[in-house]
Amino acid sequence: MNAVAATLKPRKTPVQVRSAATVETLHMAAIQVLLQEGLSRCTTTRIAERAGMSVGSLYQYYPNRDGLLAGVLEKHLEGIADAVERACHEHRGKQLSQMAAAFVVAFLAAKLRDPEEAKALYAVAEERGGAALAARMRTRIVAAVTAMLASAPDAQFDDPAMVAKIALGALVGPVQTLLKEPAPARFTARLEKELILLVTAYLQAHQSKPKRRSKPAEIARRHQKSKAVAS
Amino acid sequence: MNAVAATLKPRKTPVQVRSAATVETLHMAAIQVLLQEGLSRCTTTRIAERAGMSVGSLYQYYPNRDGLLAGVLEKHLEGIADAVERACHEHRGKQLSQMAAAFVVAFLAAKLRDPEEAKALYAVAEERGGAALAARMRTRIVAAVTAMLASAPDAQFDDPAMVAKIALGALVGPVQTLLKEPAPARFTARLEKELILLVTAYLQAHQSKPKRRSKPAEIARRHQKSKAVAS
Amino acid sequence: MNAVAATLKPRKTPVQVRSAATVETLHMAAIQVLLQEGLSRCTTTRIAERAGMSVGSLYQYYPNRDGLLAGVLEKHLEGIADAVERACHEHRGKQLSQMAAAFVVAFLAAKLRDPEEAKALYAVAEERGGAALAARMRTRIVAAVTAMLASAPDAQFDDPAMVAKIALGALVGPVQTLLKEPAPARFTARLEKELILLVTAYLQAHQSKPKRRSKPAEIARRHQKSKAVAS
Amino acid sequence: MNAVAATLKPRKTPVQVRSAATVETLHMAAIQVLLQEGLSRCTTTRIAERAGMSVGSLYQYYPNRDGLLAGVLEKHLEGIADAVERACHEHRGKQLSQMAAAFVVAFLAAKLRDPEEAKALYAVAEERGGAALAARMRTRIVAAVTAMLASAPDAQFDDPAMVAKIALGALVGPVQTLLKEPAPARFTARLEKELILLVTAYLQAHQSKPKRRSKPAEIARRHQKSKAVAS
DNA sequence: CATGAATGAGTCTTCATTCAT
DNA sequence: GATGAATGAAGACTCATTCAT
Repeated sequence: MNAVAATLKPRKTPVQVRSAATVETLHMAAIQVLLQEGLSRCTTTRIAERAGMSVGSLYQYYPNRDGLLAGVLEKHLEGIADAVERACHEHRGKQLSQMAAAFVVAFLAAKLRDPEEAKALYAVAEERGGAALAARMRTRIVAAVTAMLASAPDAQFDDPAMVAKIALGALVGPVQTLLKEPAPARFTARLEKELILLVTAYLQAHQSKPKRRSKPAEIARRHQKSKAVAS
Repeated sequence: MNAVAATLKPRKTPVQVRSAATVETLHMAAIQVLLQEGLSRCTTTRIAERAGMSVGSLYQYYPNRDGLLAGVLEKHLEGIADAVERACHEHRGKQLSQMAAAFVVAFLAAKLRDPEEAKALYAVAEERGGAALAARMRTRIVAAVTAMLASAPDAQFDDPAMVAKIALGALVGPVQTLLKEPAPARFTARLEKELILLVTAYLQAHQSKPKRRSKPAEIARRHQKSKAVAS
Repeated sequence: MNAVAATLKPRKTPVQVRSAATVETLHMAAIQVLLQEGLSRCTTTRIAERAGMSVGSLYQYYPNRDGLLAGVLEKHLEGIADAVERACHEHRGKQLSQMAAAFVVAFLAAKLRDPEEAKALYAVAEERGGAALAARMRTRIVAAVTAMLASAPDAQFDDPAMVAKIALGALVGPVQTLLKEPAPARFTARLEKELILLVTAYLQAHQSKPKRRSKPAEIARRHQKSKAVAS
Repeated sequence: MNAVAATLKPRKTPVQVRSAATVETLHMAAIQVLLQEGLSRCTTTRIAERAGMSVGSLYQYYPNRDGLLAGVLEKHLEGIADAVERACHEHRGKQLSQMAAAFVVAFLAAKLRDPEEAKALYAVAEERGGAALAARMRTRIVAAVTAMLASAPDAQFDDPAMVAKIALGALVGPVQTLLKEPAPARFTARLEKELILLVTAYLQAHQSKPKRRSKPAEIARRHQKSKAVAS
């Protein structure tokens, strides 16, 4: 926990119980305002109003606007990281395909538990403090997945951390799209199937490295003639 | 191009040459300010100052701040969509593995052509107008990939659009991570290889649908017992 | 004691003892906050916190913030006025030089008894209510000094009140400087000597009015040619 | 010029001429608000309103409220320091009595040139930045007076800087009293005479140290028995 | 009686946008 | 056409004061 985080942390914890409820109210209010007005119009006044309290009260629980938003984001991200960590822990030593499915299912379930919340927070995650929080969450998940992969009895990864990173990254985009587009109802179930297929295929492609990987790699090499990937 | 977008378009096009150069200058200035100050501190005054002109001049080219930012984002996204469309068009009828590699390579090259620009625009893409622009670009790319996939001689997709969507989504997350994290130098090359592997494996998993897909699907079904994926 | 002052007075006087102790605690707390935070950040909450009580309790003893600050200032000023009055009373009829020394010594001792307190209160004395309080204290001291001077056996003053006013004023500036600057340790002793010399010389210059005063007055007159001292 | 001062410095200087006039307008407005409302109610909005412009304009000339107030104070203090320095420079080598008169007359004339301004700024001088500014001004004046005293042909000072400090301090209090109390009209002229007498007597007491000073010093010593001058 | 959470008016400051020069 | 000073609405945050517990 660095200095920045300390500055954004909740202020007091009056009577604990009431406090928890108030903080929860503020979180919900912030998400609603975020959704309806967008980040730039998500002001402390509007959040307080939506939460049914005065600005002053808001500042009794958070030191500033960023602190509140960071709090909402952090809670959201922690929920996801917790869920994924749990799933990864429970599937250590299992088969690769089971790992893949468990990972995808856990991530999706956690991310889509409250889709409005998830959708609202994308903008927050792009702000200064948000990026750091997101990076931290990513690190936790990658570590958990890495450990799980390393325990696979039916596979051997050269660089499990890299694989874990890619696997996580591969889920982020599709979920983001799902949340942002009108979402055709039960499309979610199909998405999950596809993502399991995606991750499973990727992991299995790494399973028997020598042969299978050679082909795509060769293909890739052939196509790398004319591109200039800047940094 | 809808009504909203029309409002955000550049105002005039007098001496084409000077205008284009000026607009380009403004774009570059906006990206630099975005990077150094963040979206909320990316003000018209600062952009104009950085571009070496007065605010008044800025307003000669864009009707308002959002219009300018939308313009920058749109140009960036169009560049990517153009590149991917071109690659997809060029690989119609090719082998699945070639398609996968071509798609990944084109997307990465376009997105990483100016990493600073790409990094700067994530926040803009989360703003009201940005999301719509991003959705439009996604649609274009998905359409191009879908058409390419449908032309594959060695594969038959039940729902090529869905596959295209997932494939595109799978690239977005890893690239975003690469851009936001310190980026360990030549890590980019490895990323590309992995992403080609990821997409190739995914497409090939769809290639021989009946048999291969059944397995992951079954696994997934088994794991879907107790979750409630809300929408 | 005028109407304004009445409004700012402590509210109750229930259990005299506890009250006095609490008020004293509040005064000390106020001075510390004043010193550490400055007048504008010297809030009731901070004072109460520093005093180890709740804001509510503070308001049991003072009707408002200004009342508390006025109370602190008044006590400080009264202590000084009391000390000077006592010294003046004790030196009625003494020699001019003794009077001068007694006055200076008493003033300095009272003002420097708690330097932090004195330093903290300069800002308070500049606020609306503070100026009136300071004026009242000045009046008391001037009256005391005037009476003392009028009782001098070895001098006759045309306007002892004016002389007293000047004498008091002459001490104020140097003491203020001493309190505000880093204060080079035992510099205080030298300051006292100089101030005694200053006041003594001034009083003695008035002692033999006819002759001695004529000279400086003449000089002054010569220099008053071209200046326009506005009021 | 330290970091603090830099932060409080005026911002831009548009077209110089108009700028100077605007800054002057702001200064006058600030003084009026200070006088009518007091420092704590001297808000940027009120100043701007009084100056007949918008808050935004105010911030085009000063980076913040403190900067504006510091600017007003600094100008005032510099005017005084300039005047005193000039007078001191012109009276190098003159007689002690002439020096005393010149110093007092210059200081008074400068300080009372705009009594409202002077009165308004006492509170400002007590704020964080103000104290430093006042200290700087004091330093300049003390240096000028010290140099003048050192050039006196008819006197020899052990510690001219100390004498200068006391002499300056001795003027400050009486002037402050004059400015704050209703000021009985032409009372000013009498005050000037008295102050010249005060400073002249003090300097002359130092003139022939051995004999004259011994007496007051002895007296002082006798009175120093029971006091505890804390620091 | 003490407490300290709640209130919301009031501050400072920024910024998009306009328009006189 | 270019400029950049002026505007004032809007936002973040603080604080004196009250009053339910």
